[in-house]
Amino acid sequence: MATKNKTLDQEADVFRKTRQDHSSEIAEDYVEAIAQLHAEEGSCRVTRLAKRLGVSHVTANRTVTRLVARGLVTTSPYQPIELTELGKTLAETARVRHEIVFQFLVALGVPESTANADSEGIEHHCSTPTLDAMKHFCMKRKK
Amino acid sequence: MATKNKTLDQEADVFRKTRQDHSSEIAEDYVEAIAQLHAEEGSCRVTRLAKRLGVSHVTANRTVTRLVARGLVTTSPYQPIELTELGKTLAETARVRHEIVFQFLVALGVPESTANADSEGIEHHCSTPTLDAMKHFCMKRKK
DNA sequence: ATTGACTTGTAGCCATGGCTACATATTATG
DNA sequence: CATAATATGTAGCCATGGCTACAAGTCAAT
Repeated sequence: MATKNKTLDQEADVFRKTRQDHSSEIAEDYVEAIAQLHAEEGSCRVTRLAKRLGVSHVTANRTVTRLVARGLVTTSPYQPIELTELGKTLAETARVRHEIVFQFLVALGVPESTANADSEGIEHHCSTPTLDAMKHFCMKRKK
Repeated sequence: MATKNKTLDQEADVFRKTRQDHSSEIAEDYVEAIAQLHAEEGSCRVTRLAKRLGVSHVTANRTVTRLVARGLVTTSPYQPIELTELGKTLAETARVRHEIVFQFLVALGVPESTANADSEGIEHHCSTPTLDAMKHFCMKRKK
């Protein structure tokens, strides 16, 4: 039995953490997608971003507004979306993490399409030790 | 570059799937916790459940009401929460999956406490092929 | 049987992340 | 340059998952 009865349910912390992670998932997905579109197409318009993320342009627009409030992107009316330095850093972190998880799943033997889908969900819940273990595993494989 | 520009952003499906996963996460966490409390303490009261999950009893109560609507649990006023057969099945599935992910992370070399925290977030995003790959990896290690 | 402690339930608030419908701005084209 | 097509923005709706504050039920102990 994994869960001992500890009168103080420290178990709860795990769930709190997972809920917190979730708040930042969307921000990460957005900045990562914005960075990708910049790389792929030179700029990032709201409608394009919405299409990439599979949401309506309204949802994308509102979420981007929140990202502005968090200091991750800048916008001006009818203009493309730009990442701040902070946003770029976060996007890069997210990209690297995504890539680690993806490559790890592939190395584990998961088919690429599945690895692609699963890594999107998994990446946001991997702590540094877990990412390190994944990297380490991939290293060994490549040798 | 992982993401080719496919005019039709099939990439979007990945995000849609992740969002869908998230809707069922909470249901799974709840039934899993309810089953655990039954196993550990013989019954499951709302307040106890709330404590375990780290939410207010109000949130727990409302969520449980939604689980009733989904046919996963039954309740009557001021009585303990009972799982339906469907709920028990889901709880067992979730438990097994959680255990696979946890054991896998440990086998990978992740410290137990970290593995415990990460597996809670990761478990909901693992497809069957990924879980199979994890099981396979653990098997090899044990031999 | 009454009081007091604990549990459960209800009212109503907030933020987030979806959406449609409609309005306005920009851009491209005949 | 006028109009049509596209992009962006705004209004306002919904469900979910948090919360506090308060009301009502349950149960045990004096």
